[in-house]
Amino acid sequence: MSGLRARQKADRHRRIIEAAAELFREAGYEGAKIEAIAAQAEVSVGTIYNYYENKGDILGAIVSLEVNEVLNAGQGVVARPPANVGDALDTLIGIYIEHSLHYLSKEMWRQAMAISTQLPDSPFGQAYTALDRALTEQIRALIARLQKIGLVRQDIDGAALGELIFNNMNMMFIEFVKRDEAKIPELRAAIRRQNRILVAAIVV
Amino acid sequence: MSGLRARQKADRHRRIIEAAAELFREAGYEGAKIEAIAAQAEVSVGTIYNYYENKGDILGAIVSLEVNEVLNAGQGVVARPPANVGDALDTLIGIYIEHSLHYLSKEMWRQAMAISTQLPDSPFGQAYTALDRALTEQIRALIARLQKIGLVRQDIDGAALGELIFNNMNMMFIEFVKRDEAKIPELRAAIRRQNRILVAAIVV
DNA sequence: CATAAAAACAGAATTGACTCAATTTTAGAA
DNA sequence: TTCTAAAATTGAGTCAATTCTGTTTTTATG
Repeated sequence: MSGLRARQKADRHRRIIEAAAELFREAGYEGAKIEAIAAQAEVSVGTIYNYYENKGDILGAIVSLEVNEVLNAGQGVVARPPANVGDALDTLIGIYIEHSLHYLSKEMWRQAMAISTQLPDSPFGQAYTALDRALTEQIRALIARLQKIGLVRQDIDGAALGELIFNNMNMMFIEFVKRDEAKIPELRAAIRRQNRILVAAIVV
Repeated sequence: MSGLRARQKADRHRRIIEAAAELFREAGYEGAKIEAIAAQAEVSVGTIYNYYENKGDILGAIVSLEVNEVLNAGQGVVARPPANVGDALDTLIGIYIEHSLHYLSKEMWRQAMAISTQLPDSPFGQAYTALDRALTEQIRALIARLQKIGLVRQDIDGAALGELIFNNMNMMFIEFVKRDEAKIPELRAAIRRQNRILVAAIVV
């Protein structure tokens, strides 16, 4: 019977994540010391490293929660997209962007992105890449849906288009989190302006 | 007479950069300890920090050399672009990509990119953003040139298009350096495929 | 229920980036 | 040449992430 041990394990995982999330929010990523997280979670430093490979992985677990929520919210748009290509893209991208700062501060995003490129083979690095792929996939699914409805030309290379849109959005988001004074509406407007070129190329 | 002091300063800068470049190449960024760089450059640890704010800035100086060289090489293409929109873009992007691993290993790129998002306000963070902007600007200049020649439609939003192309390329490059087994020809082919959609939308 | 192997834990020790107070070097005025 | 203030250098010390090693807890078996 794998009762107690598994339960304690899950419990410790949860306590560590909750403690870290709180301290990251309060003190920032760098400001949240591992010792403090350990104390708050009522485990030892060694135990944290038994659960996570490094500090970045703890942040990674939090980021994954966030992105999965966003992916979930995006499903609705893919299922029933606005009847206009530009609006459909804008709505989906809007969901991504508007959710993005719900749990994670810009500083946390910066750290998460940095770690994912710095250590692409760490657990979090791989998870982050998978999340990016899932987002790209969702955009591609939206395009396929629009093609089926007949709003987008059939001869468009959906895969390449999805990547193009995601890559541009993602890069814009990276620049957005790098500047504390950057605002969401401006980010969305800039992306809309860029996508306008694409939309013109793909509408029936 | 600002002789001796200025000369020694320049000399120490050079020695630090050379030592760091060598050790980064040999041992990787993390593997190159500041003490080792200091020893190799025949200065003390403190002196290094008198010249650079942090370890990342040393890498940053090396990256800047590289990117400026690339920008220079790109000038030629902008001045005399191939007489075909797709080829023109491919040639410019080809220059960027083919040069990219000349001085810098993928691991060094990963570190540089990570630092630039992690510390966007550090000297290197700002320099990196400026370099990105310069590359975007060069792509935009190419488009303007192609518009002038009459290969690209006049009513295209050149600024937005330049950003779109750069952002996509840059994101693809980030994914490229994250995977050690990724190869340059495949990277170029993937970007060409993505750009094909755009090219179709903008040629006269 | 006793017990040995396996898993998880604790926290002291290590490591390496970065700081800082003391010392040395330089520029240029007298 | 001598002297002094400013600039630069030095390296031992600090701090925090990560590692390591013994100890404790859990599981499963007889």
